[in-house]
Amino acid sequence: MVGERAIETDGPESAPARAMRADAQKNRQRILDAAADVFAARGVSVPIDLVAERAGVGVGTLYRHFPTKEALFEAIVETKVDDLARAAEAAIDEPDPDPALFGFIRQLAREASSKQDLFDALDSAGIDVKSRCAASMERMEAAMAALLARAAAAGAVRDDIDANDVLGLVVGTCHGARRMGADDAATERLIGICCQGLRRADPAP
Amino acid sequence: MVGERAIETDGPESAPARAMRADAQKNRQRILDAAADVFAARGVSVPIDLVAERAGVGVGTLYRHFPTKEALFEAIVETKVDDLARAAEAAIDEPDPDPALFGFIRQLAREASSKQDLFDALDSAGIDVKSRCAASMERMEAAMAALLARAAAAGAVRDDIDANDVLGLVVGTCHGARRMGADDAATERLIGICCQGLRRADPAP
DNA sequence: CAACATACGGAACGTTGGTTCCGGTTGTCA
DNA sequence: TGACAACCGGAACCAACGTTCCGTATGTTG
Repeated sequence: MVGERAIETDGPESAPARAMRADAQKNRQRILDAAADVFAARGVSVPIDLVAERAGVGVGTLYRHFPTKEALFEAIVETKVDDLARAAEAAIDEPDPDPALFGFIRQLAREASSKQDLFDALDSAGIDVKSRCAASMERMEAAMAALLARAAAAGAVRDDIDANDVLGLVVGTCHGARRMGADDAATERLIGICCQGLRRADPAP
Repeated sequence: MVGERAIETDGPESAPARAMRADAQKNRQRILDAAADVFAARGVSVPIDLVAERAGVGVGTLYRHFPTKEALFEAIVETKVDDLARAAEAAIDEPDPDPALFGFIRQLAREASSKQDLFDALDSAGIDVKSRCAASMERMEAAMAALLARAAAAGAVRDDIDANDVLGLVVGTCHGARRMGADDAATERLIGICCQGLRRADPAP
């Protein structure tokens, strides 16, 4: 009997002795926001001083919150992927399997496109998003798998594909579109092509 | 009369006054090969010393051939894209429009996959492949456009797509597949989905 | 084979950028 | 409100990396 389950990975009862001071919390959030912006706009190789400046804090403050630049990456990634996972789970509640799946795919594409600069910047630097936040990532995959299974059962999509396929296809396509200088409309067109490819070759009976 | 033309900013007749010394030529090639390998394996941010070491030359030698790290990128990109352009042009000679297009798409995908690490590494660093070697890139786009036009005329593919769409789709999908840790088989499956998406929704009459 | 230009290697330089340190500031709690 | 701990800012430190420089080696030409 453990009494209190060891919540977090680092150390049992790692509940901080005390809550962060109010200004510290505010600064932490400011840094995260600023970092997301700056990394997206100028790549992850920007001097960290710029992030601090943008956040309106000194570098010292930044390092108090995130012991290293990498830790900052990690924190950002975690947030974003978690958002996506939540969205995927929400889609499962939709009654009709077909629009549930394809609606979410389009939403995922939009989201991925708008955050593309950030994701690109991150994995540019060798930050492996997938392994960095395995937990959120798995939630998203599970949700996507559920959406797929329902849609396949209803005869809406091929049954020889898995969640990973779809994720790779959508994310990759957004990346490719951007790389070719496509605008939002063109990107949406490409996603449409992907969706058509995902549907059953011969319509359900 | 200038007698000897002022070297060349690479204007017309850029034939160098003299051929490179034999060992210099060999070294130049070695550097290119080593750079492609190293950049692919460890990203473009590797110290340039590593490239030199791998090539078996000193940094000084490297800088003699490529005045800057960026110039080295450029040289590599140019080579690779040129290869692809040549392949695309070759595909035009195939008699049957359908296999000509889809065969090339698959070839492009294979090629893109095997060189993926390199391309990723390059555009990670903000090296815009497309603008860097506009010439080769345009040749490839033109060839792809030709393939598409023929295929569309034969009713094999949708007619609301252009060469850029296809390039973005294929390149992006390869990227996405790799990102999701897909193996070659999975990648090919994704490309298959793309191809299906590119075909006419309702088969030709 | 001699003489010269070309090419080579790698130590040294300057800059850039991540990280640390510490004197001053500010929230928080009694 | 006073005292203490947590927090802040930014100058300074240090390692990494691109680039330059120059003495030495080697292909080439006559």
